[in-house]
Amino acid sequence: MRPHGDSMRQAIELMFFAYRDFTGEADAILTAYGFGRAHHRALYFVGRNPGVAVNELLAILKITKQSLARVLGQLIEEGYIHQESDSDDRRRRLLSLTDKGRRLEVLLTERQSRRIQRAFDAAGNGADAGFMRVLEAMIDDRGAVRLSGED
Amino acid sequence: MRPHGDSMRQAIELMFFAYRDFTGEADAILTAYGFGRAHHRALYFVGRNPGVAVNELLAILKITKQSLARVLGQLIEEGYIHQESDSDDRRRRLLSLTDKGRRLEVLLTERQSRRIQRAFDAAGNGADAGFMRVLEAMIDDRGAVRLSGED
DNA sequence: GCATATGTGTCAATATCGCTGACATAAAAT
DNA sequence: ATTTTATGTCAGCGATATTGACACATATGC
Repeated sequence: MRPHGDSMRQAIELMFFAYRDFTGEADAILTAYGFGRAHHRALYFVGRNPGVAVNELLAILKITKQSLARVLGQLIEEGYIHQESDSDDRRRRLLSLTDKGRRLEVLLTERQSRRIQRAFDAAGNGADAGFMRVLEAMIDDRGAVRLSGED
Repeated sequence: MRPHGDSMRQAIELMFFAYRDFTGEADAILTAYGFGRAHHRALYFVGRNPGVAVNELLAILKITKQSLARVLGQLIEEGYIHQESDSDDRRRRLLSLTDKGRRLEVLLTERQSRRIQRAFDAAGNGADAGFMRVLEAMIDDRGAVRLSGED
């Protein structure tokens, strides 16, 4: 009889299974393109923050530049991401999606959006707001990463 | 002006950041033990389903037996998981946690439980129920995997 | 101008975790 | 007796991450 710990374990398991299925559809598409989840993340955050510098992307993703360099290099070479020098600071490489990159990004994001929307609909009134608030509260140092869409 | 797609993108990002931080603490502990996230999952589900067979664990985790064999072998050899033959079907190896395994499992689960509990508290009334319902609805073929705690 | 700091790229080695394919063994089911 | 099932194991591969070291261009501070 540990209803408290039990509901925590339920939540832990839901996080595991939900995240796996949340990423599963996109993962399958990516495989067909010869990409992995890391490419998706780069694609997503470049799309979300056009003109983002490599440094900023590193801060968002919290991976090493060597790890990012691999996927970014592939995405640039295959024409999904475009880079240009910052005119103010020519060391900085500003990243943005090409049309090709945008199309793939939309394809992937659509699947995930639809899954979330379906879950919101199925979960009933107000569940979406609770979902967002709990996830928000679960994140470390909120406010550390500022995305273009927020403020 | 795409409030709809924007809130979906917000949700996508929350899933990414929240899951990363949700697993982060446990990952750090595991590193100190020379283990990874895969060991955690095995440890967790064996703890949750004492006497589970390898086959059943594979069905829950949805990985190949070769992948599971690696982590399971380490956990058994280092005394975190105990195995014994099923007396009814002696091909089956029933898995359970040793005391040592239980201690590590509790250590890891405690961190995650606390993080979730904190998030529930911070998110306010009813948010926890909405959170659970949305995650539940996000999972593929609910009911496919029966855990001991459910019914 | 010179020294230092910053942004980026790259080479090399390593670890984790997933995969496929192939094969072996034991025991249960028919 | 044959087939199916549960498990284990060997070998190799690919994606993603890591640390450490170094190179280069450019910006900034003195």
